[in-house]
Amino acid sequence: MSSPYDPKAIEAKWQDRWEKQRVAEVDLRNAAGKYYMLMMFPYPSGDRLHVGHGRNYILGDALFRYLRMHGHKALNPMGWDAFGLPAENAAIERGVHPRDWTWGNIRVMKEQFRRWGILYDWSKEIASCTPEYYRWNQWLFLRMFERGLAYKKKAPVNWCPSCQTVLANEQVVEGACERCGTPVVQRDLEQWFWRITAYAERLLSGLDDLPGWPERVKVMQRNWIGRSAGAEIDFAIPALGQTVTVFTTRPDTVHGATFMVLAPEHPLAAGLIAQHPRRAEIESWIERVRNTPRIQREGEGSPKEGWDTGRRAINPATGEEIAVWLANYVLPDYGSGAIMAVPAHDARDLELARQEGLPVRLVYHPEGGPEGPDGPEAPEDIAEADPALLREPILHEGVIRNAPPFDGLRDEPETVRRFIAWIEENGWGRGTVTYRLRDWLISRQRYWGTPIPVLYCERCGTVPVPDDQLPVELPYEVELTGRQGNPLSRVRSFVEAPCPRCGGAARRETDTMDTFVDSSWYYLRYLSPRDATRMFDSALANRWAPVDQYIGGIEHAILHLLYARFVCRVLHDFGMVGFEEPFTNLFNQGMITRYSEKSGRVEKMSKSRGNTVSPDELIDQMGADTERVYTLFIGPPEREAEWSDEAVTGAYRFLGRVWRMAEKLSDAPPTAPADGELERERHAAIQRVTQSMERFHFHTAVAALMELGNALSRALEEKTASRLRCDETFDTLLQLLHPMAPHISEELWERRGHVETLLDSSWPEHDEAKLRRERISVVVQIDGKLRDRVEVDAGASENEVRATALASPKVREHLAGQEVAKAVVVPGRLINLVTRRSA
RNA sequence: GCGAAAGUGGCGGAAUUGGUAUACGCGCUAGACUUAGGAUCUAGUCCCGAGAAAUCGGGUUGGGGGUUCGAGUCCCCCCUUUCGCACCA
Repeated sequence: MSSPYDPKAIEAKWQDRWEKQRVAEVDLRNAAGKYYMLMMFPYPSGDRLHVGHGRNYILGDALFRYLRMHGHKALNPMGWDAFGLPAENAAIERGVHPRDWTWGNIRVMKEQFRRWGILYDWSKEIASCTPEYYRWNQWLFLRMFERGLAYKKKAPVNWCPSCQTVLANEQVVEGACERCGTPVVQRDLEQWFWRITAYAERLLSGLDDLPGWPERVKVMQRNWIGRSAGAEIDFAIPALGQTVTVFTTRPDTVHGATFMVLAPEHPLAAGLIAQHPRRAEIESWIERVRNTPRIQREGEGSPKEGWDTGRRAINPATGEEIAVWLANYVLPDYGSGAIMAVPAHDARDLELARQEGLPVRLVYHPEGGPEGPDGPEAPEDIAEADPALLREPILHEGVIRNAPPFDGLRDEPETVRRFIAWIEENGWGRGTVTYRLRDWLISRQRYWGTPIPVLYCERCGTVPVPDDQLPVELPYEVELTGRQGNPLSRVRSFVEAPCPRCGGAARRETDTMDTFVDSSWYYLRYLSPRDATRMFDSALANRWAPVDQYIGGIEHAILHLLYARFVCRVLHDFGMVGFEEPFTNLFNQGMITRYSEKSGRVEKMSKSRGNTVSPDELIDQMGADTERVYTLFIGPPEREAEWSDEAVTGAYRFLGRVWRMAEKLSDAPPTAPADGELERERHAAIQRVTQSMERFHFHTAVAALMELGNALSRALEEKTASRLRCDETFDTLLQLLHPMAPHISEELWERRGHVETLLDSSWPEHDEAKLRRERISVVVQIDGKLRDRVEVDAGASENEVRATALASPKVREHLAGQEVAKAVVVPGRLINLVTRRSA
């Protein structure tokens, strides 16, 4: 009768059954009740299949099964974020077409999901590389183009020399390409942008309405948007008859602006140096600065380099002439690309001023602080003696002097407001807000992406592709060599097309879209994946979305998650959805790490680091259930967790014990005295597992299951519980175990003669009354120190507890005749006897 | 530098609200069974001291101080680690 635990056979059986019966499918139109949506949109890159990556899928599946057992109509769709550079690079390296390579990887990943026992609603499957999907990227582009939200401009952009394409600001991490790590250089190119900056304020304020998002993600987005309020002030350059507008957050320091600085890339720079005797030198310096990698130029320690243009501007507040400089520390794409330099109150300006001998003038003067006997020491003292000797800028202290009518004001927001009003009254400038956020650069000079639906006609100029000519299909025949330039531009049959307006010869745009466009709205397409008439079904979207629970890694904190929030607002403004935030609750699972022989360190699991664990081997040896249980047990899911090959056996042993327990149930006696104890443990386990699942604390849920298993084992061993009680307890164990270990739990459940599957059964509920004991153990403390435990009736009064405690011989001994001044009783838990000493 | 999170046995970690610190698992120790296997089962395992033993006493949540009858949990100072931001005017 006894059969050993053989995960292979039972897992294959159930995976087959789930697949054939398509158990995860949801009829969106007819489903009712509370809805959840758990989604993923993985990139089928072929080298992502290791246990580290399984974590969020396993987590999502456990949650999905848990919700199903609660009777929720949970939707768990899966699709493929299939465009992207790795496919193109693989094509260049191995000579496989990106499309074939991608579909091959999708097949492999689907098989992996099946072997993990993960349920997806494959009737909703989408892939972004199909014309049926990407035509709606194009459709969306055209709608944005019509409203000026998509536009083309020539601008300095980030260029990755290795990927041979431009990158969005969000894809540049510490000055390097997010994907390949190559330092990014600046290039002046004509590119397509999406006007995300028009939504900066709404994207920022919307974060306050996302209580279900981790704080750190919201902070990262706030930093990225980088709102700063201040003023624009116009500085005239009389000799040229021009005006340079600067942006400052500190208009209250305008009296201290002793020179001004423009970015070397500033449009007026060339005019300013046109007559300069060393013009050629300055021009080659500008060229050098322009080609400096961002990380070098923007690093805080980078040396300041600048040139005096020889031109003079007028400080409107003082009427004085000030020098106009060009310097590398002023960036062309923030504010207006020009600043008023206030060295007394800004570290960077002070550094340049000291280096170049430029004047320093205080606006805020430190109070008090007369010179010491040894001359000026503190920065404030130096400032009073001679501002030019200042070593540190003065921040947030002192009062304004020599700037009537503001003398005596302190550094506080009200002062800034008064200055802005004054500047506006005099017509020198205006209060304004700027953002660090730049428009989203969506063009890519690559083949494997969504063609941008635009043509260039000699006569008509830039012409959008009419809707009825969508999709603009990506040609299959293409030569991918890795040579310079976009492969698409060499496909003549694609490039040459008639102008939709005049019918004359035109050229197609050969740039393709950033893949983050695909993932910015995919969650809506899941709801009507085959609809050929529209982007998505708004009625269904408003019923199911926003997404109740989103699970993903932290790496998307400002990329995908910012773009998706932006596009959601655009769709909202188009009247296509009734909400502005796409994801109500966000959960970031931590990575799985493992010791790497190569580096001798514990690192993120990845093929390149050679520290992966193959799920296939693990499943062959111990089964998918073991991998699932261990992955959930390894630690809090929001934190990183280190994979331990040895610790996996703990999960395997646990499942083996459960398996063998099923066969021992028949040995239980018909009646037993301690039935109530096991019943109490059963209800306690239900409560603990449920509470843990609600908080995503799968690791403590598994621990609670192990405890219930241990309790039942003990009862069976010692024959302290009846057959009926043991059966019932075991059934509960299987129910609670199902989200984590679906195969073994279904198999044992079926063998026990249940007709309905666990997935269709309901989640057990605990009974508060069953958790109570008749006699409870109460801890006795004396002055906060644990001295004894006494048994009392569950309903004992404070006085009874006190009397019992005082009667204990141990307590008497410790009291040693001291008076009890006070007794604190925590019902059902403890009594603390306080002696006079500490009262 | 600024901001955030964290610091608990040999290890991963547990402890919604202040109320028995170290659950659960790994590892380790001893034993049982044994066609000797990386299987299974049983017992033990925070530290120090006493005891043949059951047990008893003391200490312990990075360090120091505070609030409280009572602090891993709350407050203040310090140390360490991780993450995010960082010439953004």
